[in-house]
Amino acid sequence: MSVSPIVVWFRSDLRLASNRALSAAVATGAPLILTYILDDETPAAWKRGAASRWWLDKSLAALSASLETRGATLIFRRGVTGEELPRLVTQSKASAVYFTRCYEPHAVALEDQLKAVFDSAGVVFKRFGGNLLREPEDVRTKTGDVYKVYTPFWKALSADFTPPKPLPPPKAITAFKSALESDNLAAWRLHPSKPDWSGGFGEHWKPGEDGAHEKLQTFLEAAMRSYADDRNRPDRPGTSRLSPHLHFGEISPAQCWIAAQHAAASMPGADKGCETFLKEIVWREFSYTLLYYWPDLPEQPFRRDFAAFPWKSEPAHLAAWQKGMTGYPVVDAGMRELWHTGYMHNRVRMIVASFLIKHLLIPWQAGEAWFWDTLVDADLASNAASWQWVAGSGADAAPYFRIFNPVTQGEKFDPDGTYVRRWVPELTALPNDVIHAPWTAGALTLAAAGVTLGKTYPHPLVDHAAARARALSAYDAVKMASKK
DNA sequence: TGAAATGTTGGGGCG
DNA sequence: ACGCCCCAACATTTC
Repeated sequence: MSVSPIVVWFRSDLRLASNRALSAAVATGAPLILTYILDDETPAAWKRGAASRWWLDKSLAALSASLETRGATLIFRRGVTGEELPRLVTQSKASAVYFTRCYEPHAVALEDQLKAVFDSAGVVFKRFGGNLLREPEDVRTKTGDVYKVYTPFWKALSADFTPPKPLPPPKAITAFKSALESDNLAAWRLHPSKPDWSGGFGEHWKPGEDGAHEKLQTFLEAAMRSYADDRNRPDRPGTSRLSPHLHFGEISPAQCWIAAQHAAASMPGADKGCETFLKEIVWREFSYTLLYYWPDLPEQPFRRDFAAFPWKSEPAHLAAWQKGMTGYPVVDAGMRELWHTGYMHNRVRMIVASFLIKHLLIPWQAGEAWFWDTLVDADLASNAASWQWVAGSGADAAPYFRIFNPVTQGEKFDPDGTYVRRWVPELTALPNDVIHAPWTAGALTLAAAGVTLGKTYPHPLVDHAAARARALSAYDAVKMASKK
């Protein structure tokens, strides 16, 4: 007798190890149909951005290749998931669909819709966790409320948390024999063209499960011990750079958690760095919780009184920010790093975000949209929660009046100008004491460095002190609105 | 996971 | 020796 097949539906869990849905499906002994569905229609908003599609292309290729070595094929389908997945089940006469749950509003709605369809058709629709350390439903206050402040969230989550046992990647997979049509991944044209600005991405990243574990190992060996301080230093390789791998589920947060604790146990002096790293993973977790319970987080200020904020619409300023031409070196370095690598150091993300919001008074949603399109780690939850954090409108956000001085921040976290010189080469020859504020340099210094302000490098787009004062008075509108 | 303004203290120059 | 001022260094508060 033939056992009916099971569909394993890959989404944001593009890994073989510690993938509960996959391992559970393998354990049944049934033949498996492994699929990824590219759906550009169902998420009406927040369709995957260009940098993210670049990554997806490479990550799917890696997943497909490692499935091939285990005797299985990844079936590529494109269309409306709510139609395409049932179609695949019908074509293969599958009895079940196994998948890892997601938390974005459109993903939640899709799961609900498919569950209704499959329930009525008698098809098992089996959901697994694993993209988060703990499910949002499981981390609550004593009174059952959702945490809206990070520190108690961290305490509650980490207090009695035992990460699930890691699962090895399945050694072999029993593939469904009958032919099923599959698209050609290359024909999806996820790689940007006209123009292909992703040229430099490849030298910085290795998408896929192997690349994820390499990044993790490098971090544990070389950076975790000094992570607490060095993570703020864009001039040093002090961060893990795991964010895109985590976003696509090439590695799970639990795998990172276990590996970090294991490494710290045999590494004197690494406890602090380890805990700081775990806390960053939990910030991701906190963001997912906020998005899950406040699905309009990407569009609306969490604190509704921020609706009264007098934002400006200045397309020329937004364009200067996007191009890295604001005249503030650390801001421009960050924006150019983003464009060239699909990534930006986290400290610099805070600086450029603060600059867009507070110095230019441009709505945080405009920055969020730009990051969404240009970051390889673009993640709806982290992106929305972090922009709102900087704007001051979020849950447990930075106070609005915390306005970064881009010069001070540069001098503090890039003291030798190494980061600025890397991404803003026209300033390379400036001495360290003016590299973060070229307009303060004397005429001779500028001439000797080959810098002509307004020509080879912009004048500051706005004056810091004036912009700061303007931002503080704009904030008064929010305070006024929240009083009445 | 700030910055700037304001307040306080204490050493040194100087009449 | 003393008072006075200046100001750096640090602490506090305010935005």
